[in-house]
Parts: sequence; C-alpha cells; structure tokens
Amino acid sequence: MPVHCIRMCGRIPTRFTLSAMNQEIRDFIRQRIAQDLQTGVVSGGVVTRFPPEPNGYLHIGHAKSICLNFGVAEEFGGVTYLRFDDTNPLRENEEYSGAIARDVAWLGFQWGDRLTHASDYFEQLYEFAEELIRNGKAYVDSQSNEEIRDSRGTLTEPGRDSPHRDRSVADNLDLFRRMRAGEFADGEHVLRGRIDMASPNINLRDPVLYRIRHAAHHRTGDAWCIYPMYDYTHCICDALEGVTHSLCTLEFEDHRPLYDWVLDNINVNFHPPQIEFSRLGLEYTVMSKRLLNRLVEERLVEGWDDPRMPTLAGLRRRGVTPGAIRDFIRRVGVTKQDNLVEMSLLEFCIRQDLEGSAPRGMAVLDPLPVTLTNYAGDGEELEAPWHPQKPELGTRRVPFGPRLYIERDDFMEDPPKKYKRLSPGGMVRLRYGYIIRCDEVVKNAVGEVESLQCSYVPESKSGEDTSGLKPKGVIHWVDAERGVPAQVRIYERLFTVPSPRGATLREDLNPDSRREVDGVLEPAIAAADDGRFQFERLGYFCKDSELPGVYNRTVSLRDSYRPDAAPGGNG
RNA sequence: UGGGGUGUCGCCAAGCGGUAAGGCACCGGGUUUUGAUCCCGGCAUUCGCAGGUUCGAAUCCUGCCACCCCAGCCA
Repeated sequence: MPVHCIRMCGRIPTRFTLSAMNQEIRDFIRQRIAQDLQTGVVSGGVVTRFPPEPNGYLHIGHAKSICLNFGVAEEFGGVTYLRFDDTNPLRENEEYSGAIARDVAWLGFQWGDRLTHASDYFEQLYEFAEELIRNGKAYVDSQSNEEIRDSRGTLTEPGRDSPHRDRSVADNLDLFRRMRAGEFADGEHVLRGRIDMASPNINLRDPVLYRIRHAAHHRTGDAWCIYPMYDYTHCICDALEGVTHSLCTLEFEDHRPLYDWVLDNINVNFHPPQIEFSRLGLEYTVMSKRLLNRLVEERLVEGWDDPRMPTLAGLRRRGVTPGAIRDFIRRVGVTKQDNLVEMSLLEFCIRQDLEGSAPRGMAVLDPLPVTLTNYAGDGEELEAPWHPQKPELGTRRVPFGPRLYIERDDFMEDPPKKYKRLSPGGMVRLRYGYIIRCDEVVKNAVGEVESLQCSYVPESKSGEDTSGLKPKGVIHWVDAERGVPAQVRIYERLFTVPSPRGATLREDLNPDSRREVDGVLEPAIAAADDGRFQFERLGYFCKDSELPGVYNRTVSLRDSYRPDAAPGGNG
C-alpha cells in the first residue's frame, strides 16, 4: 500500500487561527524567494520538497524544515513534495516512512499526490550516470575502500589520483554495466565523479557516485545491486521534480559545489539553487538521529514515542499540539546562525495554545486527607465551568462531601509570610466550593502530617457566598469518595546539561526525568474521552494514548510564587 | 594548519549607510474564586575586538579574535 494511503491517526488540523501567525515572516529565505518571483528568475510557482531518509522518526528539528518547506509553498502559492530519500537500503524501511508521513500530516501539512521516493528515479539516475561516463566525467574505480580513503588526502594535503582515473570510456561503461548486472561483490568497484583530487573542498575530490550493495531495497526489492549516493541523487531528484528552491541545513553548504557540478554535467533543463539554513538546537535534549536512536536502542527511554523524546511522536503522546509546534518554529525563525533555543519558549507556545482550548478540571496528585467535621450534606454536587473565560464550553458537576483530598503542599504548619494556602487556624477557599478552616492537624507516630480536621463555612458556597469572608488563597481539591484514582506521569527535562554529547549520553541523563504519582481526579475528567485538560493550578495534562488510566503532564502552569526565606505568620 | 560558514540583550531574532524592531526569559504594578490567564510598565548609548572611510557605520573597507561544519562506498 502506498505510504500516502495509510490511515492517519489522530485529528489533522486544517487551519491555524493564531492571529500572530498571520504576521508576515521575512527570513532570508523568504526574502530570496520573493525576490526570485519578482524578478522572474522563478516563474510558474514555487516548488519545494521535504526529503527525509526513512531511517528514523521525525523530531522537532525536522519540524523546522517541514514548516519552512511547506510554509513557503503555502505562502507563495506553490507546492511541496514529500520525498523519501531512500538510497541506502541497509538503513531504511517502511515502518519509518509510514511514521514520517503520519507525523507530517499530523503537523498539518498536505502533499497531495506529490509523494515520491529517490528510488522512483533509480533508472533515470542510472542513465545520467552513463551520460557522465560517456562525457569523461565519471570513472569506475577499483580501489578498496581503504585505498580510496588513504588517497583522498587530508584537510591540509591534496589527494592522489586513483590509478584507474584514466580508464577509457568504453572500459568504464563496460564495468559500470557489469556492476549493475551484479557481476561484482560489494566493494569491488565504485563509480566516481572525475573532478579534482586536489580540491580544497574534500567533497570535490572525485566523490563516490555509486556503490555496489547486494541488499534488498524496501521498495525496489532486488531490482538493483548498485545504489546512488546522496550527493549524486539529491540534486537530480530536485531537478526532475522542478524544485525551485532546495532548502537544506548548514552542514551541506560544502556540498553545494558538488550539487551544482552534477547538474552542470548532465543534460537536465532545470538547476535548483541550494540554500542552507541552520538546524534547530533545543536545550536539554538531543536532536541527532544517531543519539535519538541510541536512547531507544539502549532502552534509556521507552521508545520513539516516549513523552520525554523530542520526536514528533513523543511530543504528540505528551499532549503537545501541532499548533504549538508550528508557532514555536515560527517564533524561532530561520537564519544561518547556530542556535540553542531555551525550552521555556517551547513551553510558552504549548501553554498559550492550550490556555484557550483546554477544559479545566481538578486533580490532586499528592493527596492529603481532609475531614470536614461540621459537614452533614450527602451527595452534594457543585457546578463549575469547564473554562473560566469561556462559558460557551459549559459546566460540569463536581461532587462534594465531608471527606476530601487536597494537595499536600497546599498545607504548611509553619508557612512563610507570603504563603496563601492552608495552615493551622487559617482559612482557604476550596475552588468552586466552600471556605474551610483548619482546626486540627493529625500526625502519625513519626510526626508527619497525616490528615487535617477542618470545618467549613456553610454560607460561603461559591456563587452564593454571604459569609463576608475573603481568604487570600484558593486551592483545588477532590472528593475522597467519588474521586477517581489515576496514575499521573510528570516529566522533566531528559538531560541535566544543555547540550548533551554522545560521549557522555548516559551520565548526562536526568535520573528524575519521569515521576509517577498516584493521584485522584474529579469524576468528570475521568469520564471524558477527549484527551487534553488543564488540571487547575497544576498544568496541562492528557490521557496517554497507549496506557488506560494514565495521564501525562504536557507542561506545568507558569508559577510566579517565590517563597520568602523567613517563615512566620500565615496567609 | 586547507576549505566553507557564523558572530546584534540571558535565549531566539529584526536591521540591508541616517542614528538599535519584536518574542521568550526576567523584574516591578493592576485585575483575578487557578500564586494561571489578562492588562500596564521596565529591561542593549550599543551591535565579537581594533583600526579606517563618511557629516553620519550594527550596516562599507582592513586586520585580528571566537565558535560551528567538512577527510562515509551515511544522509
């Protein structure tokens, strides 16, 4: 089944309404494109492409490239290809290409029928290679891998010509055809571009264009035993697809002369410009496929979609919205500068998106039992809006009774001055409920607070309060009888250092990147089947897509509370 | 040490010879039955450094310095 026909899971957003997104973006790439359109260098519409190798999962760094390529096409009225760069059969498979297509769609981009593969062009690529040979621009080298490496020279010394560099066209053609026919073993020969072994740019020192690989390709099967290299393939695919702007990351800057050389030496009528931009750097995580792969392989995380991973699958499972990611990428911008973006910016984008859309509810993650000694009601239910600023979202019923749970850190025996929550003799409002006063602290044998005996103020019911009391604090709570237990997972940064390195990957891991707590949810949340909520005063959470009864914290709420040093008095 | 890039506020990032946008973060203050949201205000006499050109330079020139990428039959 073609990859683009697989069923997309989850909702696919169609349009983003963030008004900020309508602001005109003018990075150097968009400026260049606008100029090309204006001067007529490019006519007939912009064509871009997102060209992942299907050898791993997409991460938020890829989102930058996706948003750039698809975004540019959207803005300038063009089209974008999703092209799988599948020239190395040893590393690529359908699981990855399926996951990649799903993630791009999830981000909200459409490629229509423009889903292609480098392997779709294998035959044409081969023909162009023969053309290069016929024109004396490529030759079959029969040196070993080691010999080729040794004769390439170094950063400061030029390379040496291969003894096979001057083979005749006829011999080269014959050898290359026999390579294709499968007459040779892996590594016996390669096809090389004949450029300049003394070039200061190492990529131009007779680069390998084709290698022999007796391996089944996930799409072409056993049809081929020679496979083209990236540098040879990419530019030709771009040209064949009429890509008007080939956007890639900075490390390919040195490859641009080779990109141009290939297209200058074959008969194609299109020559896209390659334009490079810097990759996204994000604090306290890793963004290379190699390291991400290690995290998965070495079981340092639970998989590609572990909510701590910067993969799109991980972010999705964590509860991050596509809109938040797109907004983040927009705010980060596109330049050629190396960058390491703070996690706080991503968190801001997530909170901002969820703030307006996520229904509110109450959950207690570290329960402290409270008994209301003077409460005699039975089966009382309070009414609370799903969103304080959005009455149109309706209300839910919140059960209330004589036995409640409050958050353990919403009580302090000896609180600092600015503390606004509960303390002995103090009063606090239970959100959407009544005002209570702490009358007695019950402790266990070792002196730890075990529960609280409180009294409630009957005439202080939310919405019809005639008590005249105005406690400074409002805390969340859950009815102990009717609350629903749930496992809640709290995530922190995956690493303890801003830029983890491969060499110290394990040591740099944050041992507390995931915490599991047994919490209690108000029943309306537990009953809802949709995933994203704000647990009031705690953060944004979502139902885990794989594990029933498990909730993931997407991001905490902003918290400007700064306890002062000296204790004393109570709020 | 050869080649290719990049250096503007803690982090991103505008700026394209006419006298330093914006966002995040941070710090005040206001509203608030989420210490949330929201709202107001503050936050680079200075653009890696040193010279030079100019009435005028972050923007042009020269020389330094720092950081990133490249020696896969990976992409």
